[in-house]
Amino acid sequence: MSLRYALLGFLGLDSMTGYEIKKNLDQSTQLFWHAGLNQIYPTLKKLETEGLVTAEAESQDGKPDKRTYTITPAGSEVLHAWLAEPLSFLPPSKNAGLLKIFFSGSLENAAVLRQLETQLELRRKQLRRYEGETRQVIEETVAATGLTREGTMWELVRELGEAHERAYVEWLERAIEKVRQLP
Amino acid sequence: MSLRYALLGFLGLDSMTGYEIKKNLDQSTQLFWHAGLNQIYPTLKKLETEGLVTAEAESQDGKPDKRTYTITPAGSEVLHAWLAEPLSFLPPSKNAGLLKIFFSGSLENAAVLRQLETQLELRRKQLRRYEGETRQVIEETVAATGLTREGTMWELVRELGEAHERAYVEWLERAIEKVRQLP
DNA sequence: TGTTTATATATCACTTATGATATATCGCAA
DNA sequence: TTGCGATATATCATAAGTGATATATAAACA
Repeated sequence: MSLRYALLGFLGLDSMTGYEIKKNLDQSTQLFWHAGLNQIYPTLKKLETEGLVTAEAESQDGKPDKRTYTITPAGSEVLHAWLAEPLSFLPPSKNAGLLKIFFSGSLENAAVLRQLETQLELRRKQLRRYEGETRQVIEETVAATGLTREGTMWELVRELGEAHERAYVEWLERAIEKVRQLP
Repeated sequence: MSLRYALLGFLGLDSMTGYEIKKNLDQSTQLFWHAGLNQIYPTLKKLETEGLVTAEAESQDGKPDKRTYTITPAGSEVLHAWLAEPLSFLPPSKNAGLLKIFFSGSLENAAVLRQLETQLELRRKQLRRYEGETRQVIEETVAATGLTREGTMWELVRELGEAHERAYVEWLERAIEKVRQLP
């Protein structure tokens, strides 16, 4: 149940609505955490009943009330305790793309190559995104908010994303070569 | 809902029980797919009612019946259709370790370093596992079963795992250096 | 002798996550 | 002028996943 910490993490940077958290989530952490609005709104309410965040409703004409959430001192404490707690084990992850490749032994070469080439294209696109858009968003956010220390961490994580995508791309290129030479 | 395909994938290699699938899962795909027995057993039953696998119960003294599952032609077809279908988008993944680092801007250096060093240790252990144990298991399985084409795919996926862990290790080492120099 | 681990399946409660749909307005483009 | 995307929140049903517990035996271990 780390979504609560992701939400607290964003609210630790600035007060905002669930809708804005979702936008930030999509723009920055989508590589390592994601959630839909239907999960974010109820979780925020839960955090509110636990006293970790407070909400200020601002009624708008026509539109539903805008609920701006703010982290409380108790929320900050919970967040920091979680952040400081060292990871005790590597949480297992899921990757349907690798699952497909792993079991592709019984497919004919052409089908495997189609699969590998599609994944290569997707990975190249993602690599370019990390090198460009993601990098820019971080730079601009740091410039706009002055959060340089936070920016260092964001940039670190971005660099890993880039390194991983690069590893994917190089690996897929080699894999395609290898499969081409298969009988 | 890819667990069904993971199960079909294993049954495509050989008939086996849910318990044996779990062992194989833990030994090979745990990096990119995992599941508990409480998820595997009901899913196998579901696949059975759909006619994608058949079960042969073998009563044992004392122990519960051993249900050995076998993939059907219909099951093979479903599996191959899924394997051949190119990934249409990169499925989002979750990584609590990166989430912690991403939001660590408000922590003091010492706490961040503890976090990074713990994760570095875990990643080094995993890297050694890919280089040693995982590699061996693949070699031995290929030698025992003669599944050389499948073995090529398993080895490919293992190589990516190794490359990714190596990227993690190098990145964490650099990250520790960078955080040490932070004011 | 008692405890843990392995074999083998199963159920139950609960949490987490996804997809669909609803409401309501504004601006923009086809 | 019709429809789509953005803003903003919410509910509902279902699916997927986790943790705990139960049964039953044998072997390994301390």
